[in-house]
Amino acid sequence: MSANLRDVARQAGVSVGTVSNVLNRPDVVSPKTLERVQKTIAQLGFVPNGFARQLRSGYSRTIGLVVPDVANPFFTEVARGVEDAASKRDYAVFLCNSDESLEKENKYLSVLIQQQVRGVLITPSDSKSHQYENLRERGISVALLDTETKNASQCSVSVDDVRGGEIAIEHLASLGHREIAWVTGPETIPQVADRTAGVMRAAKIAKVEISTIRVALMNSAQGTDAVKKILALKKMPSAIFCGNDLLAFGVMRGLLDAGIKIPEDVSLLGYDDIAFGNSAAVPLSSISQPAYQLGVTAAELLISECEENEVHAHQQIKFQPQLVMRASTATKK
Amino acid sequence: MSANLRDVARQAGVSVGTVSNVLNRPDVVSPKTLERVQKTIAQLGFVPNGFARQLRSGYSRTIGLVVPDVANPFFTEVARGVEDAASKRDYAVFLCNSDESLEKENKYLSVLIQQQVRGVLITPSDSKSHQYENLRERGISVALLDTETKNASQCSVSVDDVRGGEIAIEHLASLGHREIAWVTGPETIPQVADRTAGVMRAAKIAKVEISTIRVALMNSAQGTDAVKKILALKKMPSAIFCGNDLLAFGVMRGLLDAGIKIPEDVSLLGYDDIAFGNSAAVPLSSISQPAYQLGVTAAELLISECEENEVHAHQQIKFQPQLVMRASTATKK
DNA sequence: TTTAAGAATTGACACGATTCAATTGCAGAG
DNA sequence: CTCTGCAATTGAATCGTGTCAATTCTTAAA
Repeated sequence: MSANLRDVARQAGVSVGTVSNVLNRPDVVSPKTLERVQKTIAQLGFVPNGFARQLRSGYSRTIGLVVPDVANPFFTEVARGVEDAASKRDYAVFLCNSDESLEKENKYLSVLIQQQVRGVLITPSDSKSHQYENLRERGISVALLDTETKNASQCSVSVDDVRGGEIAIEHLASLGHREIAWVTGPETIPQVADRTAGVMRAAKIAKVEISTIRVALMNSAQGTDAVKKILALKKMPSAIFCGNDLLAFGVMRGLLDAGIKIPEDVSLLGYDDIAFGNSAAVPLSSISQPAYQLGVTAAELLISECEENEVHAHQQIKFQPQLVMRASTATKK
Repeated sequence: MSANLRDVARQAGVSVGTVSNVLNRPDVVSPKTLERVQKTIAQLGFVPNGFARQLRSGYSRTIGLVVPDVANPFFTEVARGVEDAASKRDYAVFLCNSDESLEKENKYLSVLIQQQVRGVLITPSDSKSHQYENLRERGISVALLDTETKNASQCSVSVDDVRGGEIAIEHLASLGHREIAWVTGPETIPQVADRTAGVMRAAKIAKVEISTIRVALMNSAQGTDAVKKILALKKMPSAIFCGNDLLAFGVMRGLLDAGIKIPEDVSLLGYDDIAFGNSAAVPLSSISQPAYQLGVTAAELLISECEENEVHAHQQIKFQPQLVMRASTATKK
């Protein structure tokens, strides 16, 4: 098998402590010894055993990233940001998909504990108080991703989803729409709950009537299904706002298939502003979130928390969403 | 700090050996003791330290996944497959984006070695002989992902890109197209080279003339740029085949902006069949690859290689691409 | 030549789980 | 009551590295 520290020490005629010093604190070793040991290391092709090293030091250079689903382009972008930022600081990233299941989330957290990650970046799958005490007790830093926390004892990086909901309704209202369908997922998802709050608040002010269409999963297929429910409403809305772009794509498809024109017959607004919005059948207006930036910021925050553990001041960073107007929203006829 | 094996043993009133047995060979422990120890484990929230375990056993339960870019929906799907399959066998996955740079690829491989991964799944960023001897020497299994190998000493899971290129041209030729533009990235990318080979072979048989338009990066923006080059050709092709769907989306946008109708004026065919093809301005015909399945298969193969190292028979699995016809390709007028 | 201070080196112990030879406990046979 | 055999449990040794108090070596000053 491969050589270990002891082998190198024996071969070079020094003690294991000296070899260890050669590796970790070369300045305390005499030049002559240093050279001899380094030569021996090269000769034996010695590579320090990472397990032993990490066991001893207690720290790894890894973080865990737990998102509902990387296949969602929004989270793909976030993941890219996390990965780039982590890599820049020589951290490796474990990727975990929770599929919005608490059970899976917990399973992954336990795996991450086993792997002794230094920190965890997580988009929680439900709105309960996200204490993650079991992680903290083990000295694993936790930062919330795309989720706000009221709790000042942890970092979070989020986008103002309430504001996002408001912007959307303000935009549609300013185009003259007074009946709007709000197509979205379960309120247990924090982002959904916030966007709904924003929608309702802005609707009240703008005197807009909201019909909520609830779907179980926020993907394209369920968007197409939702169209049936929209068409079954007693009064057809003149605008539709979707909880994310995937849903909006599905809705768009359903509407076009039903012969309904966008934006002439109905305006359609998405959320996330994923890259394909541009290329859609009708270029999709959307609420844009700085996904990549979110990932980068979160990773940097988490790693800085890991490395300066005692003197770390928790931060709650909140980005602002932005309206991106394309062709799918227009003035009400 | 967090509890260790000794703490559990003390609390449960048994020896460390017994606790270890509870975890690893529950069958040799008496039911009564088993239950008591498990209760204690739950109570203390004990999670075994992966480093210590790995130091002793010599193996980790982690693999590395190196892809050009997860933000490419094809690789996102692959990554999901890898992650699901790995998780099912209790492996954790390191995510690495090489951005098609050899330098980054090597940097990540070195990080993965440091992390002592058990195996690596990689989509190489150039077509050189992919030996990865430095990994093998360290006992790290390597399997190629979305790349074929002639080398029988490693596993690979790929899609028949030559055939994919053929299918594309055969399809377009059968629709009556005789002048086709082939818009693609650098030939140093193995997949590109293979698809080009298939394109050329099929073109020769079908007596089709191919104009190759080369772009540096296979993304949407460069697709739009490529349209200028297409329009500058001495003879306008009646069909355009793109190296991937992202490129095709860009080309579609460029064509539509130029007032060119799809598929009336020109047929457009993509590659990868990403989920958004459906929702595009003109639903995009494409060559479909079983991305998720590719990821699942590769992960299973790699893990089985890791675990039965001596008796492992290397396999080269090749999936077949498939034509998915939507609205963007039609008979030549 | 002696001495003191600083530099260099040593080696036992710790990290936490696994392993396995040795020990204990227990039931049934004689 | 003793003995045998099996099941259950024990705990010391081990994996390879980092740490640090203790020791040895070196050098320059007296």
